Amino acid sequence: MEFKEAKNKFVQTWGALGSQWGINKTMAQIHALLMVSHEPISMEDIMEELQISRGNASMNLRALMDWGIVYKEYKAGERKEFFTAEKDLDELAVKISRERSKREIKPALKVLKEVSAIESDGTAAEKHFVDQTSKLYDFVLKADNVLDKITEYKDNWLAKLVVKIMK
Amino acid sequence: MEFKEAKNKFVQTWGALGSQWGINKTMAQIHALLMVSHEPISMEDIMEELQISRGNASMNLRALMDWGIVYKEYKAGERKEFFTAEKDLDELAVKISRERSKREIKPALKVLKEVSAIESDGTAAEKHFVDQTSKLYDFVLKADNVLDKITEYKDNWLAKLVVKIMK
DNA sequence: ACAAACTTTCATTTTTTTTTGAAAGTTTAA
DNA sequence: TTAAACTTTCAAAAAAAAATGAAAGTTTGT
Repeated sequence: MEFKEAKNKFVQTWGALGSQWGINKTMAQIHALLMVSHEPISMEDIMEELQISRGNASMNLRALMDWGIVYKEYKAGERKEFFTAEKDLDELAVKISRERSKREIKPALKVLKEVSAIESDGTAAEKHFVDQTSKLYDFVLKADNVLDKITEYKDNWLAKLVVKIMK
Repeated sequence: MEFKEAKNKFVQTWGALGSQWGINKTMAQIHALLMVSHEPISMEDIMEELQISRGNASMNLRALMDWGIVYKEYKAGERKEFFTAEKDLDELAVKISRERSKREIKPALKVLKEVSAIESDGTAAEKHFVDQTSKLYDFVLKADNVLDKITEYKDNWLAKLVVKIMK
């Protein structure tokens, strides 16, 4: 396999993986492309390489920047904007975790708290509902916190995590 | 808030969360419904409660059973099939992790290994590509393993995890 | 073997999501 | 201030994903 083929395969795979995780294909592909590029790329080049429209490129680049995992760069003397991806993988994981937690987990937790707080009459159905949603709340809260801790201490996270939780 | 309203809110929220994680809305909703139900539910009742067609119900129930998080049950004397969800949350997490790892992470790892193995000529571009995809391979492999370990020891996973990894 | 009581399948339709591209907007340099 | 060189926006189109429902398939009891 040669370079171009490998790069293409990587971009395609990363794109497919993205869609399975609720991220749109183009967004994941642009990110993939930027990750393996050793120098900043212009919108023009992204469009060219991925065969996508200007609008598509613009919107997905904005989304990636909102996630904090792609940056704009300006080259001296050039009018055009260039883009780079966060390449430190720990940093990338931290940012993605934080963002997904904020956007998805936190709101879900709020709802779980609400619905588990209903006044149950005594029926088995209602008792089970309250019980199950309460457990779910605790579980999701704990999982979210663990993720937070893991990503908080990127380096050596395991050891520090243990200290923090065990004490 | 009363029971019916709370249940509905939970089912809707779980469904929305599902779509953000690459699981289709109905599948997540059926799962939600079964999770908070204290007794097995028939396909008929699922269709009724979620206002979906027979085909849709059937296909999504099959998918949930393929994931191993919903079970068929037979009630004595009844011809109809009933369904229950895995309600133990640790067990649920284990099954979802395993399945996603098998279906998505493992194939991605295979590709990462492949593309990071190209013979780099000396150019910066190719060197960077090999370097970055190798790092990515290591990172994803490690993350996948940690998840595996966490879910392997549902109870007390943290302590055992430390022992296993630290030694 | 038959038929009633169910479930599954899959071509078609519907809905949702993504992409396009042209117009509007912005920035810079002269 | 103007115009060239860009980027963003967003209504419309296209593509992808999900849902429908009727026909085909299966199972069970008699």
